[in-house]
Amino acid sequence: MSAPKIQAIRGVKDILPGEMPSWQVLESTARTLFDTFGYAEIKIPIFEATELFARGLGATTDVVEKEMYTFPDLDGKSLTLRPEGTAGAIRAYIEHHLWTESPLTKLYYVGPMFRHERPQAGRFRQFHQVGAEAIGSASPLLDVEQLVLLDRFFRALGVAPVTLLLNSLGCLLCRPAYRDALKDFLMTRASGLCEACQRRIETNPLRVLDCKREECRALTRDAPAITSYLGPECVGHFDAVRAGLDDVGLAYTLEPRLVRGLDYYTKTAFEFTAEGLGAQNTIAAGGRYDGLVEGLGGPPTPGVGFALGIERVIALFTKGNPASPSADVFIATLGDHAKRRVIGLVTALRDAGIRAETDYDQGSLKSQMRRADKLGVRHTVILGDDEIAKGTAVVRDMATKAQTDVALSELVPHLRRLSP
RNA sequence: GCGGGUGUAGCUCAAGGGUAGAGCACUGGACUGUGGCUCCAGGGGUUGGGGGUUCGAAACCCCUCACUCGCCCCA
Repeated sequence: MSAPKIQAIRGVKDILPGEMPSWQVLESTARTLFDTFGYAEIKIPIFEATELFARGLGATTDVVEKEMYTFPDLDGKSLTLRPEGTAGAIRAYIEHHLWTESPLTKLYYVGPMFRHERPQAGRFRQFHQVGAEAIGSASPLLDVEQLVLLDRFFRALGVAPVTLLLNSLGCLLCRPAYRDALKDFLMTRASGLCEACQRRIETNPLRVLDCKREECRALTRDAPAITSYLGPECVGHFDAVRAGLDDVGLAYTLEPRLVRGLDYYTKTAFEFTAEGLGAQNTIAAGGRYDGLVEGLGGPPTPGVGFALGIERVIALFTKGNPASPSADVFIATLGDHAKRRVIGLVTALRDAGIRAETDYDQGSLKSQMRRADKLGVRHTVILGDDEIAKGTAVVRDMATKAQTDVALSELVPHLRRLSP
């Protein structure tokens, strides 16, 4: 009988009105705080040329290899729904020569990202991030500033406790030496590693350290640490970041195994994790990407950024914001004459800035009163044909049940006085 | 891509081969034009879909779809 049901595609959620208070609190907190820290909002496209992500994130990353929503445009050009925000932000930075306006550009963005992963708790195919990028300075103070910004953001929302994991991935100069050393080490243990890790020895040895399997973790426990292969510049940067964190009193945990999944990271890499989210416990992550701007065709420009997962953060803070009353005044009508007057009346009230509601289908007075009660209005206007004949309406105070007759011509100013 | 779990009313869940139920929500009545509390009544289901076993299936078997949790990976 009924037409086939169409439902939202897998891993994609509707965010219903009942959930919006949490989202609005999060987003307005972010906007206020990011603005305070000197970051300006940018809106960037939800889809881009596929090549941007392939070049920006690294062609062999999991995200690029198997998680992107990629499709041909009508002219055959390959497009991709953005799996993250940094690449697009950098593309915009380059395209609009933002470095000419100021040596340092600090941006933030809010919006949906898309990855074709198997959904589970805290992981969706369309999810939302707030991201920030500071482009144009290699100063470790910016790394520190972003960590402080995240810390303050989580505090403002009452999300606690969170743990900050910190590592340095070195730069393009010191990483090859470490890579070789790690590779040599892994070769000696290869037979004990899981299949995926054996493959990673060649493709991306750093990622072996990040493997969650106990066997792999045990075998790599005494693997060489990246931090002992850092060149003087990277060591200096890492030390400065840590000193800065100490100066502002922000606690962190060194995690030599922390490896990000995207190839553009250099030097500082970090993650904020929280308890109680199931397997997906990372709520924000980021790091420095000193080679990315140049890699995407811009001038050599250092940068640092992060993204935080809105859905995951929202899952952590009490969404007990009671729904506010959705109207100030309800107009109940009885009879055809009254019904004909109601659209004019609600319009006059709304023009006066009063949130007015009515029963469009004119049920029984009882059902209209019930709805007025449910809406939480302070006053209900009862407009029946009897009142119309007298040129008045009844105004009922829902709390005291007191009712007064008010001339129709006086109704709007009367209610305006009652509900400021 | 690979595993486990779950699909019954709008929602949360019962019924474990023998007439599909409750609570909440919704609608109406008690109170001919007056909300919350109480009581009464009512509407609403091809038990996710398809096939099989059986006199008889929501239940047992197979397939499929969806959701969900986990692996991989990530925010």
